[in-house]
Amino acid sequence: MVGNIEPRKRGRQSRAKATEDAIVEAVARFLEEVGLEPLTTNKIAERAGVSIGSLYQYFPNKEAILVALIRRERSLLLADVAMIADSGASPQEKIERLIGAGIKHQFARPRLALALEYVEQTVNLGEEAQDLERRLSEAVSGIVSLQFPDADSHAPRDVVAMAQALINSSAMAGETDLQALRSRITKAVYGYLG
Amino acid sequence: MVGNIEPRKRGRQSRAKATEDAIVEAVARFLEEVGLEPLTTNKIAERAGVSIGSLYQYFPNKEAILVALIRRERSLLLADVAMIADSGASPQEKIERLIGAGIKHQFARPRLALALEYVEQTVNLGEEAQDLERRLSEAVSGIVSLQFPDADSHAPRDVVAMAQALINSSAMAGETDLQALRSRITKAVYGYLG
Amino acid sequence: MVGNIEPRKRGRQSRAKATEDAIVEAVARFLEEVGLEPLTTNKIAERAGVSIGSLYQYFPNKEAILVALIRRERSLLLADVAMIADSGASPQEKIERLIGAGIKHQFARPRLALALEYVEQTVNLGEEAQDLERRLSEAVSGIVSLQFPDADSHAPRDVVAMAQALINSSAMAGETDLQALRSRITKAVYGYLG
Amino acid sequence: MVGNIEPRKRGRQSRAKATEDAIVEAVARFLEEVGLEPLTTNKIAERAGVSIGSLYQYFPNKEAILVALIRRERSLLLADVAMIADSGASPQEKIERLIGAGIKHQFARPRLALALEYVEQTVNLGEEAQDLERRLSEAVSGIVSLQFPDADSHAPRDVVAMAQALINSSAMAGETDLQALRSRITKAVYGYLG
DNA sequence: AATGAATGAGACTTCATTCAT
DNA sequence: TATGAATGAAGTCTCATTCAT
Repeated sequence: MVGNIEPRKRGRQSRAKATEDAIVEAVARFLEEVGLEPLTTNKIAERAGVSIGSLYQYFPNKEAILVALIRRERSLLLADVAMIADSGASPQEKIERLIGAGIKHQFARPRLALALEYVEQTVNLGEEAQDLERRLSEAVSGIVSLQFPDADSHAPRDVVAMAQALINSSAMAGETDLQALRSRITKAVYGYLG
Repeated sequence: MVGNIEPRKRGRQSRAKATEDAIVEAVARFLEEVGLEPLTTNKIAERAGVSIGSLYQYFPNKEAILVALIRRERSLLLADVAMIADSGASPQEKIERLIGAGIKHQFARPRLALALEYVEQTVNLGEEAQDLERRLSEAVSGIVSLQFPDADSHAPRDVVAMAQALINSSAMAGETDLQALRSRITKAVYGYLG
Repeated sequence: MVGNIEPRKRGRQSRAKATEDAIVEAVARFLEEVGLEPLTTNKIAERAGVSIGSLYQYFPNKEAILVALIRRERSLLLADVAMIADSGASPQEKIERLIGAGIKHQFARPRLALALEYVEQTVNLGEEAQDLERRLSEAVSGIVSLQFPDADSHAPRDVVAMAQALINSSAMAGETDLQALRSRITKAVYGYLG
Repeated sequence: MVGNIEPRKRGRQSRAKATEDAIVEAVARFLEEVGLEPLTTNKIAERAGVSIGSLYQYFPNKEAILVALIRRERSLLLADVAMIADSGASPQEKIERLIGAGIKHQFARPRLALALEYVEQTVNLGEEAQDLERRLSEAVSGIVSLQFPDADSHAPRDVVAMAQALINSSAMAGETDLQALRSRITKAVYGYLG
């Protein structure tokens, strides 16, 4: 998997944007329902209700579609996190909301989140997605250091990794009690940071 | 990838066992050095110093080789964990040693550990590997409940997930200070459990 | 590549003619700068500043565009040749001018000339282009037989082939001294005919 | 068309060599009977009586097969030319034999020769084929300069181009009288050189 | 048992052409 | 009449697996 990654048509028309979205969403559903390995461009096109030729008019290759999906998911999460960071809430309140945002995001489509976690390591993310990643991690760092200014430098990364792992394992085990999950994560995070 | 999963030759002949091991180890090295996606049976055979025909005399298909590798890795970890569980150490001491075992295991070949984490979700593990998984989780549960008898029922799974996540993210970030890592994990685990 | 070959609009409307010319010239430039293999109808349209839909309103298929280009080039050459034939010059003078016309024509756009040489063999030329070819070869035959009435019947074809080959190989080798080339061709032609 | 060009298996077994030859000869026949544009790797494999997979075990891509064919044809010609150069014949005799070799070679499979002429310009020939080309042109230069030490520096290239063009145009026109062709070429060559 | 040449389904991708707007 | 999004047949190439030796 190498090569160009940028979408081919910058959404000039809303129709084009709709098709692009349909393709990305088709991949999301496929990853949720089937998995990464059986994902083929022909199946993506079929699910998106688009011909294979159209698909390649919007994306230069399979990898680029996955990157677009990652970008979409990261943007959604970043929007929530940024809003939390910019809110007037107390540091502690911000951390709690951050945990909530993580749960909401990963629990919405747990199998998708899991699949993308692997894809992110495999794929060349490209400028834009890497930038999202960076901004996300900066936002988290900012929030953590408000409440725990003396925390270990690894703390933000550790906290994110832990929370992700707990949410994943919970979601995969089929849990549904999000309040219980939230309180376990909170305990772990404060235990680690405090 | 479906179908039979058991190695074809279970003979005690050491020659056969050596070849089987060579094949499994070839996969391990390939996953470490290159990755999952470019892994092909022909490359495995080449690395193992075996013809592709021979490879298929030892394993019925590609998946079976991956499962054998998972089994090998799990067995190694289980041996350590069982020894800890059966030792006369104090509950607290056991937990600390458990963390140490996890670090040792995952840090020995971090990229391999990461790749297998994904493979385990993708692949049909088969009787034997699932059994190892079960025994591993029981051993951990046993140790945790010694020290924290009232812990949440999700606690053992959560603790394992957290520790794995912290080790992974540390290893992937290229950290080398294992003592520092150990103390961060300990804080997180006790914070969560305590 | 089969089927209809005539341009679709033969109207005298200058707008239409201008578009048609733009398309044909776009192909010429592409063949010169890039080559035959990467030539696609979409790239032609883009270079011509025309939508792909419009392109297909002027030409029924890709082949027809190439044929139109061949026709254009042949017409240009034929005009020169006819003028030479109809001039009052001496037979020898006519032959010399013929060589000059060949050099001028092929050296103007050598890579284009070379590419079209191949295309002419590949493509169904159609009535009109075949007719041009015929008139061209008749004109050359006429001129040759003035000076060498007893020449071999293959002579005109041979002379054209030789001259083309010498010009091509010279142009492709990057020569720029057209006088030197002209005298080599003259020697070859008279050597052959004399 | 880019990338590796070397055959994948250096003829260890004679069976392997036979398969490689079958593939190359299949391309030769296809070029003669059908042409370059409709040439596909699947059709090559079919004609060679080999699966598409096998074809790609012998050659890394389509281009490499064409290069192998060029190499084969060039080697055959070079062998003849080298033998002439090394013979004890008189300079004039050598030139005549050279013309004979060219006719024999190009007339044996005229459509193939023509197709390869185009392919040679399109394709990355690679070390070995370029080397053959070089040795061929040196051998011809050597022979020409024996008889005409003061000839123009372009003479050898021009002579080859002329002879090729005359043979081609003759063969394509369906001539069969090789003696007549030979004498026309001889006249042209000596006319040019003398 | 071992070898490695052979197989062929199927993946990714291109591009001439059509058609709704 | 112009546009350009959409189409899908077909091409190149890979790789898990089989089989003749």
